[in-house]
Amino acid sequence: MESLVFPTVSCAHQCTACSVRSLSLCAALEQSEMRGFERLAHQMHLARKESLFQQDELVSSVYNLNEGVARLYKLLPDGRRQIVGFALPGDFLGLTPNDCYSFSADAIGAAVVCRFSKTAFLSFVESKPRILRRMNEFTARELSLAQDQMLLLGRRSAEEKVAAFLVGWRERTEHHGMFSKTLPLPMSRQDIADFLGLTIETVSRTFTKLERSKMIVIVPGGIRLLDSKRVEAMAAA
Amino acid sequence: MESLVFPTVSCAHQCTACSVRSLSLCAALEQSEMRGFERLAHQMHLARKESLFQQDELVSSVYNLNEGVARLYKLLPDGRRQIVGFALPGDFLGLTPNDCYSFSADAIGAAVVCRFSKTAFLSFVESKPRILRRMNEFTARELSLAQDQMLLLGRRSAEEKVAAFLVGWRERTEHHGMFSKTLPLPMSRQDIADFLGLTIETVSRTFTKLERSKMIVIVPGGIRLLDSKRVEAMAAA
DNA sequence: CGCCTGGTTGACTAATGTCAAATTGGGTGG
DNA sequence: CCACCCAATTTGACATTAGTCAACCAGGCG
Repeated sequence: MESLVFPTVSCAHQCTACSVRSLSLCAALEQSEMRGFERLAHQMHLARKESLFQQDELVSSVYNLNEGVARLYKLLPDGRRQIVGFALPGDFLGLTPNDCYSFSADAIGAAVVCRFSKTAFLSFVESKPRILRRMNEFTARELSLAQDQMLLLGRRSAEEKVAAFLVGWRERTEHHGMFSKTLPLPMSRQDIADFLGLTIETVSRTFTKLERSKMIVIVPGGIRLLDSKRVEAMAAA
Repeated sequence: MESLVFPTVSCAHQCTACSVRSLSLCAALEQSEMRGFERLAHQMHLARKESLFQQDELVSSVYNLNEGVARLYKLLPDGRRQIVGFALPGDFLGLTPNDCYSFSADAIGAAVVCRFSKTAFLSFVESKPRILRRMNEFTARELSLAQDQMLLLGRRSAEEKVAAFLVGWRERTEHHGMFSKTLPLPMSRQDIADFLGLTIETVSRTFTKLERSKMIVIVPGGIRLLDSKRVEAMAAA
């Protein structure tokens, strides 16, 4: 558990001061549009493991992740879980083609989001081509990641999956400056397993194997990449 | 092989007469926009197995599929293949967030597409919110399908994969009126295997098993669903 | 008529999952 | 500050699923 639990508050927010604006949808906002948009945004603090929304719930809100990491996942009726992605600051969540969320989302650690009413958001962007194009870019990038993941899930071995995960996660976190010499892994082994279509035991064994072959060192809360070249090679393109 | 091989021709096309307009991106076109759009479109006929574009090629064109079924796939350097989707008439192909196609596409049987120069297409839609919104819907639907497929690839057994594939394919083909009592399967067993992350042998065995348990009948070019209820149950939601 | 491709079947193997126990490490309360 | 406790992780022994390799079969086309 965490010592600090943020209460879920809802308050106005200054877009001009936003640290992830350049990474977000909002980067497509004109100066003149900013004020109107700002009025729609409600900042919320989430505690570790707190849920943003759940699969099959009616979509009422959409979210921009400002801080923290979120886990996006689907559940089968019998409880099997597939994580479809990890969201990082700047990612936009909750827009679906349907009326219901098609996956659940919750905060891995403490997180901060901007919440928007779906209808208010949609009518705001409705006639703004700049934002619509940026939304397209975002969705297309998500789609591309999803297709990479399909290749991983369908055709890679356990070792390749883990190696590819480490490489991909490093790439994403690098863009966020949250990577020095040790790669932080805020998600649990179970999360990694559910992302890679493996069991927790296989993930654990594979980590140990990579460590024994001197490619990584396992440290609390993450790993150190000793030989990224070899890890990349193991990821099999 | 096929007796008739359509040469790859390029010619103007009448959107007003287009049979898949209502299913396509183009349904978002205003009357007034139609003429301009029409001038950008070049209709092409593709033969069985003919390629539309290939992974890592520079994106020059984007396509609207008018007739036929296309196979969209990624390859690993060692030849392992993952089919990321089957495209049906009305689907829009080739828009990526990058400069290169992120997967290859080719026609499974004979097919007809409208080809657009990427740059011409982008500048045409650039400032047309109706079309941009429809593009968003299309990409979001693709993404949702991809996420369903991630759940399938990562967490379902071989039987569940095949059952889910049959149910999903039936749903999609029903919308296109190409489904009577027998469900057509224009793709090969290898294609199905590469879509489901299985081997061709496992797919074949699973089909036989479903047939022996009286859920389906295997017929040339497709299957008959005898007991869709049971197949749906086997798909595990 | 027979070849060739795609599909099916069988016997065996390897990879990954399952179940259970041991270990680690961080957080909490004494 | 230290010791304990709990959850997360690791490890081991064994089971199961799906993959591999190889042979066989069937239908369509020349």
